[in-house]
Amino acid sequence: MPEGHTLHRLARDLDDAFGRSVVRVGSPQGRFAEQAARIDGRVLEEAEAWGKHLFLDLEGEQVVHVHLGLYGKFAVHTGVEEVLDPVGQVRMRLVRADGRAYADLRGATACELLTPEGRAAVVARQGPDPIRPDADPTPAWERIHRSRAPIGGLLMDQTVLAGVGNVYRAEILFRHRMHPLRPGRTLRSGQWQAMWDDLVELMATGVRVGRIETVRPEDQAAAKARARATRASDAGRGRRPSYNYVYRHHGEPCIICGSTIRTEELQGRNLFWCPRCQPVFRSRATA
DNA sequence: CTGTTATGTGCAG
DNA sequence: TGCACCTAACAGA
Repeated sequence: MPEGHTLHRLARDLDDAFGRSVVRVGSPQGRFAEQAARIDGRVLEEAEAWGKHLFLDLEGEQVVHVHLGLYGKFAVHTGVEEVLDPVGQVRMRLVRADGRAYADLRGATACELLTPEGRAAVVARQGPDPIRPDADPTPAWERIHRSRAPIGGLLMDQTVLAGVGNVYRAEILFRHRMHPLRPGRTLRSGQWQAMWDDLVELMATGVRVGRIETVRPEDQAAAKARARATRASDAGRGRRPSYNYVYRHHGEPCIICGSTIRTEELQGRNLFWCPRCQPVFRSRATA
């Protein structure tokens, strides 16, 4: 589930398991074998996340850059008795020198060796990351404030804001009663500030609990009721109940107003919104 | 078994 | 805008 919270949690887990230790690096699948050989046996100094990017800083100015893409997985195994044989296509495997921890990377969009300069270049392309304590939302507001593009697109643009993916986008827009196609320049600064503050809190929760949770406490009962009803009437459709407001709930009733949740494609990604809770924006000039 | 879908990105045209 | 990337989970046959 790779939105920003996944990468920050991974960085933490990898840092706990391998940080400041000698790591053996391999590529059972072979695609990363040459690079792995160059860093095998070095000390992993630190693991760090920036938006959806993960960096493993090794001694000797070597950086492993990982981006999970849509379906990449990085499975971290700690406190193990033995290191099991790799299953499936393992692009990169890390094994702690004492054999008590290992981690397997599969299906990543990016797994490459960078210099510190290359790492800095990737970071320079990222907008502020709501999960990072040093994040400054001002440059994101500057971009949004001056843009005719829909807020739904801007929230997913990693050069505007780093770490937000399709789930957080859909949910944050619902929580702020905002239509996804509303032009960025029509937002008031207070609305943006409220959304940013909310993202900081929601994404921190995501890192803590390891999944995206966006439903307010007072709406939990309604969310569970909808999940039960949907499962009953929709048996066989295979949708597992999830406690989101709108993400992947198209065709189901909104738990706040009962309207049917809608979906539509924007730039190749699915938008989800409630037509009543998130009305189309009308500027004063046209109202 | 097959087909579909996915929390993402970058490049070709 | 469309597709390639390349993995896993799931529904249905």
